[in-house]
Amino acid sequence: MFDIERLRDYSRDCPLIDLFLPDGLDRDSVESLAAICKGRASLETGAHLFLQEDHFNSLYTVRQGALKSYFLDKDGRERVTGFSLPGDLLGLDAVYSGVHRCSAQALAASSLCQVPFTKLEKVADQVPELHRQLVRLMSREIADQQIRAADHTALERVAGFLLDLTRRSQQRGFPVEALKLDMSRSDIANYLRLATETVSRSLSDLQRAGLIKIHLRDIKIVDPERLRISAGSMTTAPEWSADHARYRD
Amino acid sequence: MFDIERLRDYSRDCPLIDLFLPDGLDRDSVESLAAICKGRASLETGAHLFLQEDHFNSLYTVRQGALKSYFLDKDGRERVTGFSLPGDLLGLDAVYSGVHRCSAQALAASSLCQVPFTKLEKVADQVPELHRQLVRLMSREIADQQIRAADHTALERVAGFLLDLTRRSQQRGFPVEALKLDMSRSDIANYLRLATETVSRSLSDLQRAGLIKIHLRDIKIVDPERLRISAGSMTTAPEWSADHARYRD
DNA sequence: CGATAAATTGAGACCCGTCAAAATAAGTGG
DNA sequence: CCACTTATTTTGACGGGTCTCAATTTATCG
Repeated sequence: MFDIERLRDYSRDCPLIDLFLPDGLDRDSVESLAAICKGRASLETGAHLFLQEDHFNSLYTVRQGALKSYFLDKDGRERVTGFSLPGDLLGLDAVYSGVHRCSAQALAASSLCQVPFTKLEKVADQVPELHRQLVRLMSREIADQQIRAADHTALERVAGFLLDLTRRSQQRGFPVEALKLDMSRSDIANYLRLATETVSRSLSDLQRAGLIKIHLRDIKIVDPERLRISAGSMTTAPEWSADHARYRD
Repeated sequence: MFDIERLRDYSRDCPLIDLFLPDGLDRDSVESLAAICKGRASLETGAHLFLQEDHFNSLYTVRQGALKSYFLDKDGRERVTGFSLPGDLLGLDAVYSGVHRCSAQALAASSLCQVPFTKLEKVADQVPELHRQLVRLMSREIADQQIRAADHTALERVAGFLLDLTRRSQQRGFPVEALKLDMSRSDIANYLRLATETVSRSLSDLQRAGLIKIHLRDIKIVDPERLRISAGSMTTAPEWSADHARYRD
């Protein structure tokens, strides 16, 4: 472990460092990891980072902005699979096939850090702890998806969505009071497997009940506790410290 | 690479070998992998392999039988997250937290191969290709979940479920004509986010339409093509050969 | 200011869940 | 092997949550 200030610089530069940090990489490991994160990508609103069926080369971490991931199913319908905010990692679902299973589109002017996957693998081959952390990240994504996939009412889903965004927002150190939605109602609806109108109605209901305040895409969480109750079991598990991820046989 | 017959023996002994095979491990790697797969677990119908909140020690591969995975949400309702058939790997969702996020229960007399995770990591540290394959397996699970999570009608879901079971069945070399369901209608319904009655009705509809023949838990696929049409986009992506999983920068 | 897009609100229809009951299978004990 | 019980599956009737269609309102942008 080395100069914590230097580390912060790296984190700011490429959030990937953050994702792999908890496990205490040594100076050389962080350096070699930072060395392959030199690629940058800037996207205007509406621009695509990659398209479904594209050859998979790199993972990306979001530095600024927001993106949506979606795929077109056999019937040509759009299916939003997720939203990526600063600090998030994109592209893990493409690793196994070498082909992107979904498209990634910027919802706002965004800046990303490109992580060539073959280079990441090469570094990880020499820094096993890095490989292990990658496995942990993916494990978490699998577990989270299982919770999200469960069956919930429209109100629970919308409330849960707001709470999820809030949690991710404050996890990155953003103020919590004001939540800024970068995505349209239509995208939210598609993501939550609801109709656009249902999302709008649910939001209105939450506002009428005094739990939130809506002004277009600016949302203020007025009563987090009652919002949590509205979300029911539609809330992601609490944050686990990396210290807990230790195993015995 | 070494004696193919020897390899088959290993595969029979522990399906984990199969899962990591496509990438051409050398003799020593296969040996060391096989060495940590000595643990065996036998479960009678209804017995649990592990429980939600249990400390996570090992992954498991199914040798024989069938299991269901489920968790209890905050409201105490059961949520079936998946079914594990011979060849499947269990427990990946627990890696990140070190705690099992779900319980695994045998639906039939089952035999499993235990894979202590710390040992697997140690071997993987020295055989990077193994770590890479683990990442690929998880990537595939993430991508599959995204497809499954999408919004579909009851009929599409049930038809898709039957096709998924059929595909996994024949992938393991079982005869395809007769499909044997190890799980109850209630479990299927929970897994598909439907009511038990809706699953039953959908199956009846499929039978009336002449696509399948039902006798309790024995199901015969009469018209696979029309069944595929009924499933709509509720079908998993085609099998990808490992040869495609090669990257450039 | 006018045009386009996004968001909200309303009315009606439909799919599916809930409640209820019957049919069938699987045990259980005599 | 047969009554009895219990669990599972199937089928029916009904109601409710959500979708679809449609209109209105509000914001964005030239």
